[in-house]
Amino acid sequence: MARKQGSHSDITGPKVLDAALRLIAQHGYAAVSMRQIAAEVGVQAGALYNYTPDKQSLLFDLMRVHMEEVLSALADADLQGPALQRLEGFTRFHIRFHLPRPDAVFVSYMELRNLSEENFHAIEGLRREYETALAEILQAGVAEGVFVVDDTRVTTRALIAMLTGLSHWYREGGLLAMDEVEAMYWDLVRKSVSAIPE
Amino acid sequence: MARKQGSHSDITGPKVLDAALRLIAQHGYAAVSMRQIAAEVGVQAGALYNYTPDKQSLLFDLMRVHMEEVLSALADADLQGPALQRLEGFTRFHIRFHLPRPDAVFVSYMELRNLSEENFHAIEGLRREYETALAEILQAGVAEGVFVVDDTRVTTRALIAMLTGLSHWYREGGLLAMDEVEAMYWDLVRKSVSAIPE
DNA sequence: GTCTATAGCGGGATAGAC
DNA sequence: GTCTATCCCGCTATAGAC
Repeated sequence: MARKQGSHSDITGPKVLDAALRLIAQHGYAAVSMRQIAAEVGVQAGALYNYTPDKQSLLFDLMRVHMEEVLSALADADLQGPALQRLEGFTRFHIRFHLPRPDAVFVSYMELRNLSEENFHAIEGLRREYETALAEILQAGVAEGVFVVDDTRVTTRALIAMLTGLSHWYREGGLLAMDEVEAMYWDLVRKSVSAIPE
Repeated sequence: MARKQGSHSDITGPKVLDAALRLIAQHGYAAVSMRQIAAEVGVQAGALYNYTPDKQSLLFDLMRVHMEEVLSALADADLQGPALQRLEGFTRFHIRFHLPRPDAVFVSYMELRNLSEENFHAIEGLRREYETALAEILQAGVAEGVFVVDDTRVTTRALIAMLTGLSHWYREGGLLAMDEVEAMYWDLVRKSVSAIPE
């Protein structure tokens, strides 16, 4: 136990990102110091700079990896068929992907202000890609005549805000199972874009 | 012009809160220094401590005042009648109140982590009060048989997340008038809690 | 009520030994 | 690859002059 020096690059690298994610989610990027992150990992502050050129890159990597994983997983979900089915697929995908990652969701949502301008634009582009996937489903549904949506871009943002808001209060092990909230949110989404009598 | 000393307590006080709100909304509480706030107001950093005992109190006051104004304005709206009408009133009230105050909404939403434990509980209580107002409308609608809602507490949070999300992208003077988005969001809210054929 | 000056601390990042 | 030590900077908050 407790050897104080040596090579650990294969395990320390991921641990740095894990620690940074947890601490930043809890306290915020600007409030977390490199010394705190190092303590969480179990190294001295200077050692962190073997894994990141600076603190800003740490934040950017957390957000970039998260967004790339979302987009990659969404592509793997390979939503097909009529728009209603694709919308259900998107809704359930969003919840299943995001609920187990509350820290990453929180950081990606709350820390946009703390990205450098260049990094902000990169993340913004990835976010827009994700939004567009939903917007296209809504447009398809309108074209099919199964959705009644006034403005697909506005509705896209409204639905994503609703779905992402779930990640801000839901915690695994609470009163509600993931299946249950998934069903409830799908019900809300489905109805909100449906034709419905006044 | 440019007198460097003198008494200005009647105008400096509000200017401190205004400057703090604007800067914190833009950069985040932890990233904004008392020196920045002082510069925005046009005084030296030390002078701020005539108006606040410390930085934490500044944040707390911003959030407390915002929440008290929301609750007071909601009470003034005096929503009455059948649940559908009250829900429409709440939805339009929420949008009309929040859209002109994007900075206050942003700070009250994003900076909860930076409140001391005691201050957090105080703000949390005010937030819960606001949530409860919506939850009671939903319960009334279910009792009247006009709303179909699985879980009123979950639906409350979902709807507030959707409505508040609007404040995070809408800007006055943009392409959409407030009346238009208000109508769109009311449509989404109304449908999401309505009876609707599978 | 505001100023200047500063105490006291903690921050990000780097240098060089091991 | 990690350590210790440190540079240099900016932070909150306070003290005392005006």
